[in-house]
Amino acid sequence: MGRKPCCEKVGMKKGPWTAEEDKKLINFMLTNCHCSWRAVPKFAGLLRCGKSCRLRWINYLRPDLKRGLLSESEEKLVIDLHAQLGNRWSKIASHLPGRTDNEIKNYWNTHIKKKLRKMGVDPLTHKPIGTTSECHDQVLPLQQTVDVAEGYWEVEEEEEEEKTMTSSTDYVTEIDASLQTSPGFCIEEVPMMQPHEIVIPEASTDDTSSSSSSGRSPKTDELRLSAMEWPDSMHFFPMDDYGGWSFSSDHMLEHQTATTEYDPWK
DNA sequence: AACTCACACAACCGCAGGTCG
DNA sequence: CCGACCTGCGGTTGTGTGAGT
Repeated sequence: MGRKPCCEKVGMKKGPWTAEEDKKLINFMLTNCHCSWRAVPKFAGLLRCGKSCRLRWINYLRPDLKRGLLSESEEKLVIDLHAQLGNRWSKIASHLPGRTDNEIKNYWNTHIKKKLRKMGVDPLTHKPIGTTSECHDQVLPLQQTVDVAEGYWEVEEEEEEEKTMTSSTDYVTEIDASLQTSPGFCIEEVPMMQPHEIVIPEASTDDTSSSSSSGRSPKTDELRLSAMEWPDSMHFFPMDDYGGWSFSSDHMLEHQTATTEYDPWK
């Protein structure tokens, strides 16, 4: 077919976004959020391809994003959904408001995979690792899978967490019926680990504590848009299936003068 | 102090699917 | 129906940082 590339590669900037570029993109999105992504860099004065702009906006600059590590409830929901949906990160992300597919994908690859392996669960199949085939065929309904995971996590759900889990458990209930024939994993064959052997990363629900012990770029941290930094009064509406958004730029402009943490507003 | 390694996350790439003329 | 165009998705790579030696 010889499809044209999404953009002219020549002269296009690649690599990490600068504060200046973020600023330009944000300013443009505030006032012109309905044109095609291909046109965005052109009109925003960016030497980036539309794809790159879209990714930057959706994964990082969008004002409704949650930042920081996933909470335990979110983490469990991701595991549940992954067991059902596989690597359909966008579908999984659609069940976690404020989280992006890229973020969940990264989190899965860096945190959850390890955790599941340590639990003796194959992150791909959600079945026990290195077990006999006999038990592989014994699968658990999703809710039981969740129970097993919770056992390992030793999670005593807080009341508040329960609230956030409501959608999760509702979803579990909702799809449970469809799981009668779906694979899960065999509880008996999960290698027995002691609870104290499970290492749980600090999963703070406090968005402001997004910096973890892991290495993070200070440059990006200073640019990080915490959801809390956006005024509650800001109206932010998804407009279509293609990531078009509408929100009040009046509020944004007020906010622009209010916040000092985010350089692009300066 | 300098170097290497591992990790976490941001960003890129290529393809698939949808839409429209 | 076909082809061009655009967006979305998932896999992969690149980059920066902290830990370890």
